[in-house]
Amino acid sequence: MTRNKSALKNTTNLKFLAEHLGLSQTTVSRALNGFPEVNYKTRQLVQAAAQKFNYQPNARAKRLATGRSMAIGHLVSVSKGHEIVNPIFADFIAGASARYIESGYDLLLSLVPDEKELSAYNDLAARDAVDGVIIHTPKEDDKRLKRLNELNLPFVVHGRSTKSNEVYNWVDVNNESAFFRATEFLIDLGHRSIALLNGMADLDFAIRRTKGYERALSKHQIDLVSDYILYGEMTEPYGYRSTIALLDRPSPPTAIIASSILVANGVRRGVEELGLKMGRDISILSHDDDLSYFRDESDVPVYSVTRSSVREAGYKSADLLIKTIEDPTRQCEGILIEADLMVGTSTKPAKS
Amino acid sequence: MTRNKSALKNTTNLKFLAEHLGLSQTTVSRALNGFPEVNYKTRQLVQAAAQKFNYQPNARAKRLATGRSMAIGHLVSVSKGHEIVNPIFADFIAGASARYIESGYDLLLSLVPDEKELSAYNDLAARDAVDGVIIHTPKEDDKRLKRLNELNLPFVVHGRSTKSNEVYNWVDVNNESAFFRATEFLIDLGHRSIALLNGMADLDFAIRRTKGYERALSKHQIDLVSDYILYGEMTEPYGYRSTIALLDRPSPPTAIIASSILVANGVRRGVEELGLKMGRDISILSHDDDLSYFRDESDVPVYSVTRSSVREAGYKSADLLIKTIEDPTRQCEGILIEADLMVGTSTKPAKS
DNA sequence: AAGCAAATTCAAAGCGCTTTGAATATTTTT
DNA sequence: AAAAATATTCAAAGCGCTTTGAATTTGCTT
Repeated sequence: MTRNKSALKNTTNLKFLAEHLGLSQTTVSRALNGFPEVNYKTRQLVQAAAQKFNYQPNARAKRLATGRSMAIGHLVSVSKGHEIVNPIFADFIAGASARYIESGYDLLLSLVPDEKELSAYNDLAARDAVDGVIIHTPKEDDKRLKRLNELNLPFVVHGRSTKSNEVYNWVDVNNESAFFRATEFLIDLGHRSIALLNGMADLDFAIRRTKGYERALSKHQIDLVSDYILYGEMTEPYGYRSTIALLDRPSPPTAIIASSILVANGVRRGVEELGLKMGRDISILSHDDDLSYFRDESDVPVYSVTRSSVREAGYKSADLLIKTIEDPTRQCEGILIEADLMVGTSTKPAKS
Repeated sequence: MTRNKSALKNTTNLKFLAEHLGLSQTTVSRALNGFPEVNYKTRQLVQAAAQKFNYQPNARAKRLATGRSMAIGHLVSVSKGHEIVNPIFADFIAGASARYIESGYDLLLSLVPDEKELSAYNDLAARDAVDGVIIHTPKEDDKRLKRLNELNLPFVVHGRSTKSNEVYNWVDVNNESAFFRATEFLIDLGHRSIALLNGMADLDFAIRRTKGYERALSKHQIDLVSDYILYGEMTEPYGYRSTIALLDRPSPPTAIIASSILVANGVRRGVEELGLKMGRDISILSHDDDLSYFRDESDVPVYSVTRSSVREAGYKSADLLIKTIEDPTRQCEGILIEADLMVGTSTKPAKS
């Protein structure tokens, strides 16, 4: 029976190694996998030979034999005509990947069209291609959670799904508290007209951020001006456009809170284009995911921010998922990360 | 013999389906895989049953049986204390992923520490975990190419490795031509002092960009001022810092070419912080990878750019790799993508 | 030195598919 | 209607591991 070429590619397999050593495959396998019943000397010999031949168990065979895929899926849904890959995602992935490597998991990345998202999880489960998945950017009532629980596929949500009735693992920044503190900080500086450039309105984190913002206003008896809250894809142009529009109003805000450092960049562009100076003429505060590519390296930070490393969230999410996979009896857990409030030069007291 | 739980997770397997239909596993398998010798009616029945039970062949078993991993590896090396995930990478991946999905490949992503990079490829090959890999951001003489050829692992380079002697597949933007045109465009506008904010000096694309820049100067008999060429990680702060430094010189440049739109953002910040106006006081031209998160949506584009979609490069790279994997006798190929030169408001004639 | 327990090692089965080579059913030809 | 040709189906082997349950070896007791 001839097999195809790629099957023959690597001839340093267990059988070869066992024959070379005059041992059974069982013993060689156990020696390499750290089973205690293997004689010390035997193990030494086996390990030496494995090293010499650069033997690594064939991943495909190992996966079939163990019934584990040793892979974690990350599905990113891309809307039609709107295919956007969040740069925040890149940092999250970096954190998660670091954790996967520690435990020998592979990271499977897949971009699926919006409308196929749910069925993509079905397929993943039916093919049995991953041991678990991470859910990105959940909605307030995210249907993926229910589906995954039905499929009995372990998962961790990066964020939360407040209105979902499912039981699930999650890792989230305390968005409500962060935006409450941010807003109160601006209020304490004397600002009374504060705009919020939020993310997309159906996302759970955006709703929590609004809640924190509103709670701070309410605490200080400031009337909520509903059209000071804007929702949109968190891009630089969104920050720019919104700022131009906001400052063109009869009573423009004296402070703007941006939901991401990318948006803040756009805000600054708008502010400067109008001949204003950030800090002096208008205060800007942003949430900062501590993205590697936008890290503020200056001695005195430019932006005042609520900061929380999205990379760290990635690492923790991966860690929680691996624990769940390796102990299926484990209770679900939620990990809440507090953001730091860091003051830069972009916020100043309101002019009186 | 009891197997572990996850092995039992999905009971809708080939055996079940075959028994349910009263057919052999062989026939069911062939029916689903489109073999011609299956009776039309039989195939109909099999397909209907497969649909009904949401049967998908177990990926692990299929991979072992076929000797194919149906996965493509993307290794990203992260330097110590400098762990940076390029946002350009996110868009490239999006393009590649789209192509993988068409052919049923999975995308395996792995972030490895710099010093383990070469051995990571060895491991991947020894474990036989992927059918091919994509090489990102190659150096001028990249040692990975030789290694992969030795390992006989199909690969495609995103970019080129000019000084390498290896034969390899690649997909690259014509960086030299793009930066030649960009530079000449500025020269035609009357600029004589043009700075270049390039990427890291050891990267192949950076070297090609310098070459294009120098060729344009030389063609127009403009003396090369070597310290007008800067190299660095293409971040926003890099653009900012460099701009501040450049404009602080006794004879500052009248135009700046940025290697990425992120850098250009930093340049603009620097320019504006110094009270200057982009376009009027200093011209800025950038290379633009057409990143989804930084797309310029305005009617009149802000930046003058050399534009080339990195997402498209991802798609083409994936396509070339799949072709190579599926036809091992295929000759190596290079795909050169020309960038467009698009004029925005950031470039104006030099003041005379 | 026989007898027993503990330490090692092993042959074989199984993971869920694909593929081979043979067997059976159907159709066509004489 | 039998023989030959074709179409269809099948049982079993194999992919390269892990794991089971048994066999063998070694070490201790008495």
